[in-house]
Amino acid sequence: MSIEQTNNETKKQSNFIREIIDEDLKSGKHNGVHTRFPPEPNGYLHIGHAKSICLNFGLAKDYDGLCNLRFDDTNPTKEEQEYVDSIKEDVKWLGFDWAEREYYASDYFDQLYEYAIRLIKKGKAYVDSLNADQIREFRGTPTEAGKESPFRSRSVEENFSLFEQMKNGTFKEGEHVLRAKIDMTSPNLNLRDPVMYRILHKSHHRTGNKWCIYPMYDWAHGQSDSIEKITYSLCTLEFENHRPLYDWFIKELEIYPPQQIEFARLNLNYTIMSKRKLLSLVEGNYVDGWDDPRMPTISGLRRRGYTPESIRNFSERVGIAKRENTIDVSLLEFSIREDLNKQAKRVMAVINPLKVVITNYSDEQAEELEAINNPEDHSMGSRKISFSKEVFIERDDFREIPPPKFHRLSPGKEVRLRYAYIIKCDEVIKDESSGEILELHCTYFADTKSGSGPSSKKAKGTIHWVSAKDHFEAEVRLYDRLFSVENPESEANKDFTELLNPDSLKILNNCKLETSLRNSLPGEKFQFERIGYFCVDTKYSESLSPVFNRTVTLRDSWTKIDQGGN
RNA sequence: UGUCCCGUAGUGUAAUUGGUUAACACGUCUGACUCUGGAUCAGAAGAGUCUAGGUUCGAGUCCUAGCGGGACAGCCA
Repeated sequence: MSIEQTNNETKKQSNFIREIIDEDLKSGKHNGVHTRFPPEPNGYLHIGHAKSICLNFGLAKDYDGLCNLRFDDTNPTKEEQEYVDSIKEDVKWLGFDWAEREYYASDYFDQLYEYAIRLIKKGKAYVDSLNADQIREFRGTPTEAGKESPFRSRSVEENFSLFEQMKNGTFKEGEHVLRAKIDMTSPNLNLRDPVMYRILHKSHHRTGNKWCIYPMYDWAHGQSDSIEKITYSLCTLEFENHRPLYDWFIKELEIYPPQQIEFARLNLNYTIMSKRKLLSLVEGNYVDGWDDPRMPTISGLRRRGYTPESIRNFSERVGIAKRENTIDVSLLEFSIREDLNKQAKRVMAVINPLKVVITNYSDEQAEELEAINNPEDHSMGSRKISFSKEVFIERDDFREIPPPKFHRLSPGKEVRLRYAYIIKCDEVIKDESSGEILELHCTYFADTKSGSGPSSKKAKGTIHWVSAKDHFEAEVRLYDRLFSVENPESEANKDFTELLNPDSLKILNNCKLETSLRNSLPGEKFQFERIGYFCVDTKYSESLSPVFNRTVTLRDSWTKIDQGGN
């Protein structure tokens, strides 16, 4: 079976991890699936983590198993409670639940210490007193074998006592490390006596000052998996070379053996995924925090207007495999349009207004017109919008000299105002000195009212509008890709901040919105007809004064014609 | 001149585990419908699976060699 369908979510594709699980279940190697999502709390989660979250929690769900949330907090110099909190919020928001299984590698520091002593007693670990530079020198290179440290042959007793003193704070940072005694000539550098513990006189966000020795990733990770009885420890490709070490520790300790399986991380074009670089965008104020709507972080996407379901569907669509990949942003955009198309209420908003005066419509007259809230879902009903002598239309919807195939307004031409009448452009009023178009004078055809049955006229195009008498003004923020090059991470010789797209944010003020939008709530999502999907910003909006973020444009075949045509 | 991993339409992922004309999604391009140049619907183009050998009645799947890409020399994860 390669394809399964689960209600609203996209189809589940078979992948090599599911095959392994299926075999293991069939052979009786396991009778259940237990995974974990193990972030280091040193930054905010991004869309790449979302792939891993969906994989780990998704597999657990599909196989009726469990998935733990575990913080890999073994390096107090980089980790903070703020990050722990944001990670929990993001995983929850994505729709996953770890129940009471919220664990921390730091919960296992005592156990890990005890395991280390076991290895020391077995003669499989030793305290090395070489400094960092010397250790690097002795390690050799990928093509040259390493050399054994002169401290490698210390007695079990000496190692034991030194390690205890390391733990007790007798030594300064860097004076000693605990190393596994494996093989300094191994072609796999990870097996050349890897460091297990280093001395760090730093306070830890959870264990405070209890410890001054901290386990390295390789020493903490597999053992934590084992303690939690994880069946499949899924990680990204760069840990492939660590697997022999992962297995070595487990074997020497004779403890429960989880299986590490590596898959390719997610890359998205026109953005970056490196936590370090993302951090520097935040710290350099290139963006407005981790949740800037242009950021590929989960919090950024959330603020941008993405829904959890759209990200889950996206994660499913990108698939799981072992080859390096770069996903096109258009797939992400497709996923959010697909979801919002079904859910978002349609409204009219003019973000770049041009006034239209309907000269044959009387000053006193005003009408309430019926507008459908969502043609995809009639249960969402309809609303009234008001029409008057003066309206605003989008500046782009008028061209004094219309290009071929332009179905909108131009001098002498007709167009339909959505839900209202067909109008004809009679006159273009310009500023005499600058030549700027100030307003349009049009006439309307009274018998062309929408919904009033067949009329004498048919317009090629329909444009949106907002009543000049009855609207309110708001700020609208348009977002575009953060970087102007497809693969910012590959341009290694350039400072990646030079590759930022200068037009990634455009703030428009005095946009004209239909009044129903005035009391919309932070996070609410809409389709501004013909423009795109927008949501109310959660940071800058105030009561009765919402700020709108453009999540994504609508698919637009006209700009393609327009750009390609000339 | 090391070890490990990976090479399937533009992008990504499949292919009943060696079995018919290599599928799906995004993207692209037509056309229909439409009061959103949206959505929807119908359709099309686009790879012969990195290369060369080999095994086999049969190879994207197995073997060998080559080529290309990636990971590894933190007391980061």
